[in-house]
Amino acid sequence: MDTSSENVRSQMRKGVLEYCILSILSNREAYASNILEELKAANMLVVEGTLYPLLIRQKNQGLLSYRWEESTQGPPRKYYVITDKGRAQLAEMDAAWKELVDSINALRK
Amino acid sequence: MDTSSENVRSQMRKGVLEYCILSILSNREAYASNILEELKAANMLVVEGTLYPLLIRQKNQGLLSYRWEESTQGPPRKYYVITDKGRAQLAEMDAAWKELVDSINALRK
DNA sequence: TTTAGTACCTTGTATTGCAAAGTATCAAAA
DNA sequence: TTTTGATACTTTGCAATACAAGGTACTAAA
Repeated sequence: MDTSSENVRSQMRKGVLEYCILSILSNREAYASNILEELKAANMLVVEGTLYPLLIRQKNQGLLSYRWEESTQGPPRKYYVITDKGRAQLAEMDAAWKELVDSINALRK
Repeated sequence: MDTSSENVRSQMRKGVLEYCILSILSNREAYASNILEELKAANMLVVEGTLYPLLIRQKNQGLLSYRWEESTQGPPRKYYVITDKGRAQLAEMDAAWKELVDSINALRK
């Protein structure tokens, strides 16, 4: 995949990453590496430097909380959990996403 | 619609606006007000201050060209036309959009 | 000449994604 | 004990973009 093509995809990812994070955490709690794996599996490549600040932002907005958990394989992990407010926001984002898809379909027909 | 909800939508629009513009211009040439109308009809509200710089960027990238046309109702209008390079980019964006929709569907199931 | 309508453009700001580098913890190897 | 490698979390600087707000300019009608 060439650079300009990757740039197109990168631009489109903007604005939906928060949606993806909340979606992943709505199924189960997870720490950063888990989230990166799920995003990768869904072809939504994201780097650490993007994910960590995003998690912190969402936590500061009250959409997520976290707890520390010891690991046998290295330093402790920060497991994120979606809050009630986060679930409400996720519902909002589901609606926004559906509307966006409808809008694009309307324009693209 | 409250402010936070509008913000969610605004964030999601990021990265797809260029796609929308190329899509609109792939059907017919248009000047800014035409484009704003079509975006509004598709529920993709955008303001002038967003659209004009975007058109200039796409023109500088060779995706669009334009011609001036006199109007009987005011100052001359800048009609934008999609170029071959713009159509190639649009095809790229169609693919990127489909992949993004697939990715979200995979995460959201 | 002034006013209203239309059209295009610019400036300043906030947000966001990313590359790159930094800090910290743990366990196994030297 | 010290060093090394793997893992995990954080920060900094930069570029791109959407928007609010304000500005410039042309035309026709009052």
